[in-house]
Amino acid sequence: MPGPAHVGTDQLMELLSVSLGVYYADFNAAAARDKLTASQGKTLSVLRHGPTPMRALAETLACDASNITGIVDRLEKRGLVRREPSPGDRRVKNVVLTPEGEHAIDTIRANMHTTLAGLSTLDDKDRATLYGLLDRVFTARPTDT
Amino acid sequence: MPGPAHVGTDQLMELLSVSLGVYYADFNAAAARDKLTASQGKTLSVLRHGPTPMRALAETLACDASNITGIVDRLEKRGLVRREPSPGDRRVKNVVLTPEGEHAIDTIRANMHTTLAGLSTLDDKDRATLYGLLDRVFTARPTDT
DNA sequence: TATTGTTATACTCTATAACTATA
DNA sequence: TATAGTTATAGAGTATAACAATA
Repeated sequence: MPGPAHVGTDQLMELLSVSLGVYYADFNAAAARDKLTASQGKTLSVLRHGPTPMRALAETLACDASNITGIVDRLEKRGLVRREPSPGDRRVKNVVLTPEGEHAIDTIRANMHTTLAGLSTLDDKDRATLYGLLDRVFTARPTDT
Repeated sequence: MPGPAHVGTDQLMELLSVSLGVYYADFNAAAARDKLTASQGKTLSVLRHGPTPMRALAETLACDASNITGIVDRLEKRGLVRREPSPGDRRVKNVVLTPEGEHAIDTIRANMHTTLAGLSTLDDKDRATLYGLLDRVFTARPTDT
């Protein structure tokens, strides 16, 4: 039942832009509570999936590989991540989340009050619908670059 | 019909994180084609709604007011925006999009190929549903900070 | 030769604090 | 006093180019 009668691509793009702005501000504020920048928080978020080489981090974060060195340096200095040599390829360093790092990203997500409050207005069916739609729009087709 | 049987808040938060990451990377790449940063592109996007005081720009972009000076400086130097005195309050400056600025943000949106391709997989009904859900989650309740 | 991670550089973004001109 | 915009500053993010180690 939700949604207006007709929605053009322009309107949807505009709402996506606003939604991203709200989500990003929420994430940024939650990260800032723990003195983390958005890029640092996003990096921890990616590492939640498991150990990741520097180069793969750069691709997922959509930035140049040279930037990852500094970001991981600062996270490592605070004990939130660790660099480990890759067994298979001695050029590669895998970045691993420490227990403190896991706790940090969990805290950030728990502090995203605006987004969590927004999601709490959805019932089970709506959540499943939104999940399915976002999946189709953004993750169904991997970036073919 | 879309969507899995049951979706928890954690899963939805994770997919939102990934989805908005894809959207942001797409926006950033499209802006970079015109030698614009993400913040500059976002500023043009906000100005699409009409003339906006510097202070209001800072609130919408969720950053400190002092940053807006530099961002608007660079956009103004390129002829994409203009500062205009506010008739009612001589302290206020309204930032206005020039025709070149309008063209720039339109070009950025037209170049967001990944997002546009994803949206093109939705039919009219799905678009309306996604619109309604995003609206409820992110814009129904104004930020009560 | 190609790839991974790093360094050096220049520019942009960002928050904080202090300032000015208005209100 | 309070608010809008600016400036100065320091730290962080960013792309580009060049480099050492490894493949």
